[in-house]
Amino acid sequence: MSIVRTVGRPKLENRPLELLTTAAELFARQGFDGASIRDIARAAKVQPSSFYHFFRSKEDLFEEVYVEGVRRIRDAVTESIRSDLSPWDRLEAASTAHLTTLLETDYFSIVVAKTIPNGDREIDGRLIVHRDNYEKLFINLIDDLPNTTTRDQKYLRFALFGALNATVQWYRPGQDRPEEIAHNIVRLFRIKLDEQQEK
Amino acid sequence: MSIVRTVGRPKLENRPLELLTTAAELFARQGFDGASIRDIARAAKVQPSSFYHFFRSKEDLFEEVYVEGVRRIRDAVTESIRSDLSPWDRLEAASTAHLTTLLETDYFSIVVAKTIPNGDREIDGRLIVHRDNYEKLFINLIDDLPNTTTRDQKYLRFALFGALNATVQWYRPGQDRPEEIAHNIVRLFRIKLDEQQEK
Amino acid sequence: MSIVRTVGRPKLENRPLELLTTAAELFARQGFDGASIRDIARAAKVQPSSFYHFFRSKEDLFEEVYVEGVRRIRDAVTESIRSDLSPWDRLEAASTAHLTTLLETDYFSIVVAKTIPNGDREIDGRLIVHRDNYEKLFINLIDDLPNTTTRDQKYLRFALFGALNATVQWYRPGQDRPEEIAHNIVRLFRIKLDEQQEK
Amino acid sequence: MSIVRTVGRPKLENRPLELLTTAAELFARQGFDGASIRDIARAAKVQPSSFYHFFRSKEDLFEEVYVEGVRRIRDAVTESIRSDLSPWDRLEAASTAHLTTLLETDYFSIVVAKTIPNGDREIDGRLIVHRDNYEKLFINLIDDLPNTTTRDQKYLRFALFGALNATVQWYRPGQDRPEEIAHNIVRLFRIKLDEQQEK
DNA sequence: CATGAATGAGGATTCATTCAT
DNA sequence: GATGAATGAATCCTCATTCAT
Repeated sequence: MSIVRTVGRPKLENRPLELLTTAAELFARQGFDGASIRDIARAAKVQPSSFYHFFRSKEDLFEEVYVEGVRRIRDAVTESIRSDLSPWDRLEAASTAHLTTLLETDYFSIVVAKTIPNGDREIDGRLIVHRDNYEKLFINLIDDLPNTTTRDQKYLRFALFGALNATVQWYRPGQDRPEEIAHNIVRLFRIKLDEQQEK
Repeated sequence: MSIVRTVGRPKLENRPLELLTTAAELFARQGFDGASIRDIARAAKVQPSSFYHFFRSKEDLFEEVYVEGVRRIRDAVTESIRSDLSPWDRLEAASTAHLTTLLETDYFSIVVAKTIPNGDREIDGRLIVHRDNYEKLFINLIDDLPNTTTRDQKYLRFALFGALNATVQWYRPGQDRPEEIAHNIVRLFRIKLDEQQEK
Repeated sequence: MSIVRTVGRPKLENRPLELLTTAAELFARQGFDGASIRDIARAAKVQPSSFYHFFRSKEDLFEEVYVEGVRRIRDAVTESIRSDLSPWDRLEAASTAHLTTLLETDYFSIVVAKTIPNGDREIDGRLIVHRDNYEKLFINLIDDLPNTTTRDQKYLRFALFGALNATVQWYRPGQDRPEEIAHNIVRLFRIKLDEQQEK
Repeated sequence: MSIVRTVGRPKLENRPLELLTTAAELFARQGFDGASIRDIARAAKVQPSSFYHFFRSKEDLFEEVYVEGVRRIRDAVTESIRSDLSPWDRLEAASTAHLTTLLETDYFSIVVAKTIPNGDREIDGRLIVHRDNYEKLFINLIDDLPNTTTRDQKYLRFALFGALNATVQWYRPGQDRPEEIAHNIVRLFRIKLDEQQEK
């Protein structure tokens, strides 16, 4: 899993990862509007003015955090997909990877799960592209499920994503572990559609 | 279910309903931090100072919008519950009411669906009380489902709410209607647990 | 001691004395700028708009409080002056009356003691006239003191007023009573100038 | 005694002294509530927002002005105390220093003389500490006076401070000079208690 | 690289006051 | 008399951002 994308920008290797990490945490907890550059700079122990050496704007920073969040989830999910598993097991493995990243890794992915780009902001279009890019992975996995109609697939996708991402609202460490949660959520859909084929 | 009820609700009848309605829309689209009192006042065509004749603070306004949103969803769901239906049909009827309110009536309920109180703000505690109060309705409906374990119920609740509320992120008017969406989402869970008893 | 001046304004008899009394207290504690019409109206349990039935403006109100404060002190001092006393005893009696009004009666007089009209505000000129009008009483008493030069009198006046009015800064009920304080303060000056004649 | 000392006082040396000086003047003339940040910034020819680079809040600014005022008076008084003088002459010298600072140097000390911390505000406690710290100097000088009782000392202290600080209300440049005023005020008390010993 | 200084716009909120009812 | 509604100006303060050093 890469740390920070380094293409197209000078000196990205040195760019304080801490700034991104700190921003991720604050954006995850307080949202884009609720977290100020001052807050982030203070938490990262730099001056707000120094911030502009690394990011052109607050929106830029947010987009980088978001992109990194998508990448981390995508990398985890990609890694989890093994062709020797059944389609449903692949979907469960992917869901487990998605949830584990969301709930146990860091704040980058939480920003992704909590952010709802609605097109009102100029940045939203770009965020949606990133997110859609990732969701294709799941769409493919769902398309592989046996005995499912297009309609099944469409709603399964929306429902599964809704259910998985909503975990960030109620998950508390120490209770069910992410893989248990993923297993149980997928199970809710799996047997139904699995059994259906036998009818 | 009326759009706005002014009977028996003293808090609403004398206050510029437009202020609440406008606030609901802006909060729904831009979130608490993204919508300013200036924005809301401008959209409602009053001076920002006039706003303070009706609401003590921005948080107060938000809470009123949220409470009204919860009330509208709750009223719709309560009305939809008919004892002559089977447990699963009751759950689907409730889900349809929930979704119809969310997607077809107004912005109050969308504020509820999009707001994730996480305890960081002082207001969050109160919001959670309102929301939990409503969610009990669904918990009861889910408890009534035949042949479900406690674990089934727990995950069904989280997954169903996640799936239903996530619709505000992808729903576009003109495509599937709310009742179709609700039907299809509940169907994903329904058959599975229904069939299970026959195993 | 009159309650509220009733000349020149209609319906003054009914004008809520409580508004004046409340204003006196808030002006005494928080100053003109620190006490708002809202504060005063709230404490007096009327609406801010009702306030304007009785006073043309905040400055008007302040002036009335100030004038009433001056009157209360002046009335008390006037009453205390008895021609059968020696000049020094008369001055002490007047000082006692002044201090008793300041420290034991109400907030009107405290506004007078704490307000320092410096001419920056349009209202200041009028306040100074009221105050000077009262201070003439003391000037006369001091002029009557035996064996004092004009310079003595001038500084005695400034020092005595300074010392007396400063009591509002340190006086705490339950310790020395106002007449004791007045006696001790006057004593500081009295013996010196009294004795001097014997030299 | 220099007007502004920038050596050894880190808090002053880097900050726009003009901001402090301007604030001192406006606070002296209009009080804490009467002088707005806008006013001060405008008079100092900076934007109100620039102000917040140097001071965290209006209260902070006021406290700094107050502390600086106390320091200037204290420095002047400390410098004036010479052990080769008689106790009464020391007190007069201190009074002269106090008055000269108050009336001839700048506005910092006037803020101290005009501000009456009464405990209603959160800042008052700190102001009182600063003031008390300074007043100890005078208490010591008064304690050294021969043939004075504790009661004499207590009232002399209150009366002397009251008389000295009240000068800011009536002093006009061009008439009596501060040292004359101090001399005359102390003289009012001095002979009395001095003479007493001969009785 | 880093940052202290600066800023215009905007944040929520309060101000004294007016006026129709 | 009384007041609820309204307002424009002002309150303190924070915003994201720029720039000279």
